[in-house]
Amino acid sequence: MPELPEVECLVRALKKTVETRLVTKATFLREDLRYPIPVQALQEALEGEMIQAVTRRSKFMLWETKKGFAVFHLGMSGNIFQETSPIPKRPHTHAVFEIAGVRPTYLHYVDPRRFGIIDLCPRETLATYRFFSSLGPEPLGKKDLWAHLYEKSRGRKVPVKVFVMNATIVVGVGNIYASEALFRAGLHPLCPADSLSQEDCQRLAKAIQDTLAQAIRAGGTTFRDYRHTDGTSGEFRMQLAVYDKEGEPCLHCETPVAAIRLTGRSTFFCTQCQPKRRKTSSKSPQKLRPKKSKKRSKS
DNA sequence: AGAATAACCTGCGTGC
DNA sequence: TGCACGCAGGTTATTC
Repeated sequence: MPELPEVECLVRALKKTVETRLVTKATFLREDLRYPIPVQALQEALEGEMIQAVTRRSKFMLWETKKGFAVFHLGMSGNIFQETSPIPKRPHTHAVFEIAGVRPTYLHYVDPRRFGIIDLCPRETLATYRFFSSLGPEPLGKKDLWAHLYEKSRGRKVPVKVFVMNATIVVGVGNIYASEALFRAGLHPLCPADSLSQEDCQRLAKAIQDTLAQAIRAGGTTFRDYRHTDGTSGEFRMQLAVYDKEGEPCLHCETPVAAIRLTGRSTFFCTQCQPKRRKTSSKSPQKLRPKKSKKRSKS
């Protein structure tokens, strides 16, 4: 579930739940996910401590106490659910955090594939922290993102889709939003990064920022899920133009959406709106038409 | 150095 | 109904 918008929504929700509140207990049901979990150190940093702030860096969520930062990554399949009981109700619940309150809240960290990360970053080492030290800038609020993209793309032959998904270039652009942003920018996913003009980078930067901001406004998908007792995703859907729409008509020109694989990842685009070689001032898609209700049955 | 590939895991849908 | 297979929203490690 988690790309940047979903993590951002989770962070905003947890701000309300845990910020300025006390962690009374941190329970770990296993000692490793993608990496070993520093259980002792985390309990030391969290139990009996107040969460001063819940923040996000890239797709990581941080809980700050006076002792350091508890760091969470949800990997591909992770989520955090708010419960009223500490008893795990879902398979693959790996950690439970008890948050003090009139009625305590229990945050359940669940991650079936265990690609996630739970770690502790000591306060004084945040600057050199292993997971953060090589990250590119946050796309939202980055003033001249386009210039950054232009500069970083010089001499890089990789397809632009691979380029924008590279977290050392810019963080937070996952597989879904990469396809979506390229569609909005009118750029073919295979277009070599260093062939982008300044104008291309301007459209690309705006497309990335608009797409992510809009997805955040839409509430993402992940945190909505925690309301569903059965854990299914329910009706909430992101407003996607091309992702997972192979064969469906493009929202602009009705050409069937094409699908290819790029470094093992599904990639969707419109051959018409995202031509391999664009004419100099071809009009590119800027705004989406309202989405028609879609009734794909998934029985 | 940049670029491509493998690896980490479980669950689910599909096709035979 | 069962089973093999491919694929899934991410990131790092390894190899070329």
